[in-house]
Amino acid sequence: MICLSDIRRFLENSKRNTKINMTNIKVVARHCGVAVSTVSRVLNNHPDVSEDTREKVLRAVAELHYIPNTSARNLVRTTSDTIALLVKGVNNPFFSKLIKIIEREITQSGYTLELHQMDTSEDELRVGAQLTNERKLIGILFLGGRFNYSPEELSLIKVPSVFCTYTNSFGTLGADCYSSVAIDDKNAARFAVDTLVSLGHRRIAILTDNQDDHSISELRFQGYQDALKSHNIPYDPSLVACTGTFSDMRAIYRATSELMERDNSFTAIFAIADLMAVAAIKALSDHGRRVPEDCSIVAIDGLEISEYLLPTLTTLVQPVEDMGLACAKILIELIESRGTHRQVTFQTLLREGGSVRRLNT
Amino acid sequence: MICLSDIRRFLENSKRNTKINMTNIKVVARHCGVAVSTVSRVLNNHPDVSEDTREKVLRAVAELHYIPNTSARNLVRTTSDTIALLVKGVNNPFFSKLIKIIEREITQSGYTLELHQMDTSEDELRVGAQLTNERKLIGILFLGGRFNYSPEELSLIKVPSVFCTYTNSFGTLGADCYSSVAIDDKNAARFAVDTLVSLGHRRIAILTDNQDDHSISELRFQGYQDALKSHNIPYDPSLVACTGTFSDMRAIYRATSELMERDNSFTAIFAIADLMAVAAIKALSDHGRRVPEDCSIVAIDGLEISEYLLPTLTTLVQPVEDMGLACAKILIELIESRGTHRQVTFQTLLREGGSVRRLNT
DNA sequence: TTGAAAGCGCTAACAT
DNA sequence: ATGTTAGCGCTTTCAA
Repeated sequence: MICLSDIRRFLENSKRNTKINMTNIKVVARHCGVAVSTVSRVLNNHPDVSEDTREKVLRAVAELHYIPNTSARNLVRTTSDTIALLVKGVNNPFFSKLIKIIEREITQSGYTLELHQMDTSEDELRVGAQLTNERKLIGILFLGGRFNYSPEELSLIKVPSVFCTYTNSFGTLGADCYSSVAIDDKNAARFAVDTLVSLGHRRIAILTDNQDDHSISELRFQGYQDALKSHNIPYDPSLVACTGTFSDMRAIYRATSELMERDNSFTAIFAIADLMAVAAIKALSDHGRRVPEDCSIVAIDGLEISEYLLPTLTTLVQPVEDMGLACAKILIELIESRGTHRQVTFQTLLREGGSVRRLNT
Repeated sequence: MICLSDIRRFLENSKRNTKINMTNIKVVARHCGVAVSTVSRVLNNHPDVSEDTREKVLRAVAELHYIPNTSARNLVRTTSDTIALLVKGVNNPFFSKLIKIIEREITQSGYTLELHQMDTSEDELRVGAQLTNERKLIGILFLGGRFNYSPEELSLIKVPSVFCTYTNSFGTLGADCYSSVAIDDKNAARFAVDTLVSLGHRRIAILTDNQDDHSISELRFQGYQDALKSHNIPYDPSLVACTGTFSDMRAIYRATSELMERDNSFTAIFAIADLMAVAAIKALSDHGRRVPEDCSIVAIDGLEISEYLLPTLTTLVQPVEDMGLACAKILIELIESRGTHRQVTFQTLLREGGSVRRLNT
């Protein structure tokens, strides 16, 4: 018997169907005279479908240009094989190689990696939590996050995770409740400055983003200060050039120029990042100081391009390959319950370039 | 009356609830004694909610750390205010500034921009179609795609779209059915070579990715050949160095070295991308040829870093700012039905650096 | 091997 | 101002 509500529903449906002209699983099913569940089975490679039906369905899928709706899929699924790589900051040149390595490792281990870029203004933990809900993630790799999580904040994340390229130096997490893979920023900075001191330099300037960002800059700045102290070199604030950025070459150039105008007595610069060194070398050159003849410069990063500059950059190389492998390995072990939380610190390796020389005495 | 199916459902629900411990909108609603629709209204800033209820709900949301499930949201919504920026290739340094500009423009116009990275192996049109389904997109900006779409392929995309930084030079799309924003690659290459010729160079090598990729390399290679022809300079295949890559500095270095070993008679190089020029300069230097004294070099791109190299790179600058603005503007006009399809071509601007000099005769 | 139907979490009618 | 309820498109029991 046809009743009023049937009619209403029919009208509503037809209205909807004209409004949103979407090929969904129902359309595909109807098109080849099978049930939606059968179509679903085919699309998900379930074994218990006859060859005939499978072919029929696949043909319909192709003909109708059917594309499954991932939202609907994720909604009904309780799990997935998806690991998210949550990248904060589009413009970090150090990340691109790391991403490639991580992607390779995760894929080879049989998982699916999803790359998600996020704005610097967003909070990675919130985004991570949301994405976990939404995409039924089984793990998260955070790339480039804050150094100061609290346990409550981290408790938002309900799946295994690893902090890549950063530590919890300014946070309050217990060592047994998070994993991280990074270099020892303070030590690396100390080593960079040591290298300059061992070449006879004592007036060593630092080119940094910020002195107290509770992040990478602050750690490397501390290393700079520590190194000076250990060599009984007085710390001189006038040799500190703050750029306020890691990527804006113009601002870095300007900061270096201001440094020279303020106090041109330095014989060496420690730049906390490769790209900073590039802008600094140009600024020095424009002010008539050649590198390395009139000023030595050491940086941290080890970008590929740094080997192709003139002069090549002397820099502390982050072992990207190893770091990427470690990130993937630790996360997968956590996911498969074969490992525990750990914080891995990698050593940087001095790559000697042409940007330093022994100071004539 | 309680019947058997009620009991079964209850058991099922409780089983599920213990298995998946998710705070969803229902939990929030129960927690503060309102209906789910009220919670939804609060979360979506609907006006018809009393201040009291709103506060109560927001408090519950905070207490329970409730995070809405975007999949469910997108599934039920019929529209959104979301534009996707679909980026192909993580490692294109030219993109990062463009992305920033586009993001700013789209946001300022009141839309939401979602950045999606995709692998080079994926097909951008397919991903775009899927994303449109899934996230109810109202527009797509394709960044770095193929140059050879066919009308059938493009018909997958049901929302307004703009091709950013590429054209349809090798495809079959009618001019009135797609929009693009790019430079004229062939012309730019021609201009680069013209510049070298006007400085007296006639043995001009080209450093390119590929001669016939039906993409950017091929267009720029054609421009190189056209320029030679117009100056009656015979084309010499031994002066073509193919790198097979835009980003692997090592491979570019090697290609340049091989070029020198094969035929060292060139007095200038046209590099189709800034980063290629960087590796080439290093290779030249390592083989005892200085730039610009022993070899001039011109590139295309105008990356920020190119202004900070020694020597600074002479390069044809792509007007990123204008291009970003144009991409956003065209798409928004299409979305708001205030515009039609158009293909915008920008002129590159010669930024004179220190990498070229007049050839002594 | 296949179909019918429940329901994932949410929004948007519609009802009150 | 708030509650009730019907699906969004899909997967997954369960039944046939």
